[in-house]
Amino acid sequence: MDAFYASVELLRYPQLKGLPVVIGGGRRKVDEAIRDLPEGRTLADIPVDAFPRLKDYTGRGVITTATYPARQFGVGSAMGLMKAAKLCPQAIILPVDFDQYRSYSRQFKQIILDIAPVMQDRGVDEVYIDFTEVPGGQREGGRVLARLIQKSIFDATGLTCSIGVAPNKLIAKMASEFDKPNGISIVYEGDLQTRIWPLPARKVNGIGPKADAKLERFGLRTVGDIAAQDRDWLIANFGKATGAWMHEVSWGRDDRPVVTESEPVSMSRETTFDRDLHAVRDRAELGTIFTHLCEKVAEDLQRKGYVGKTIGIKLRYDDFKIATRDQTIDRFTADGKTIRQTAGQCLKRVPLERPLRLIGVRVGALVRADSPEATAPATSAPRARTPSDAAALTASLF
DNA sequence: TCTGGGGTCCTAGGACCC
DNA sequence: TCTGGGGTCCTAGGACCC
Repeated sequence: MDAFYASVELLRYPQLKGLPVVIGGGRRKVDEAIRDLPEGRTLADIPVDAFPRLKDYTGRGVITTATYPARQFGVGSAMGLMKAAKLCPQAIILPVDFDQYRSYSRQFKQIILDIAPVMQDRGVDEVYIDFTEVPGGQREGGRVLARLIQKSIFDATGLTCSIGVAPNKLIAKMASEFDKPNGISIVYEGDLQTRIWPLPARKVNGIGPKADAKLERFGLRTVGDIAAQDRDWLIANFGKATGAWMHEVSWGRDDRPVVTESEPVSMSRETTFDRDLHAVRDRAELGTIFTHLCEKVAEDLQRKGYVGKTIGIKLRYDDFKIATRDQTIDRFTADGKTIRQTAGQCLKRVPLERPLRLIGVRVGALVRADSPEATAPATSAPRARTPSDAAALTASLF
């Protein structure tokens, strides 16, 4: 989906069309500004001048989506709001409304499923679709079906998407970016050298900032640069699995199927504070937030019908370093109190000297609540494999 | 002016078991 | 006399993705 969150917001506020708009934070200041918008007969009547601007925003957070006009200014997703404010102070900022995006997400996915039933969920705004067995799926290399999907989604929702059609997921994903927004790209096997090899290595799904930097150190910039390397050389320098994988993807090879069903592995909740908090000085506030996160995870598990038995915490310190601790208990649970108690144990094993920026709670090793394992008698408790961290404040702070 | 929230998968070492 | 071999589970960290 093209600029998904922003596009959904423009459905509500069509008067913002063509303007630089960013969706981000969802933090208090933006929420308040939106709440204070003047009354209009409809949302579309609210004057553009009444919307909050990036330059008036001070606080934490990142941009989740920027409209294409905003991108003209160099503003993009994952960018800090303060930095974005420098690049495009006049941009309108709106808070994230996840419920709304999820609702549109369900809609567009259902529309696709009705046309092409072999679909893999890739998050709120992206899917893989297997055209192979869809009637007409091969016409014009898939372009006819791609157009049908685009039109069906647009007619039902007013949202646009970009589609890449290729012999496998790897290439299709890259192709989907060739003609954004509202574009269709067909890439054939024989197009590898002309259309894929010139791309920066970073465009490969799975090559992130770290791998890209390392490739760069070897002077490898493009997918073609990787393809030109010896398989054994790649393995020697990037490891057996990664090296072999890089060799395969650089030659456009990918045999992963489109997976239509999957079970969640973990569920978590985390929050970044408006200001850094200290375990001792801000103990009460932290304790409240911590308990709340545990309750939220418990609600999520119960609502979706899962139980888990590995409970963990995540801390992000003011220096952005992350620490995690987890503990596996002897039975599956979705109970807030149990999660809170076990997470509290984890907290005692982690250093708490530095100010904290974020705290999170996670439940993993999930099974369906109605599965046999979920209700089976408690397994023998795993022995403690959790040596106390010498640096930890062992006092029971929470 | 620092940098969200919710995920998945991989690696690696240690404990433990047969 | 230094000290097998394989497998699973648990934990911590990290890369990456949407």
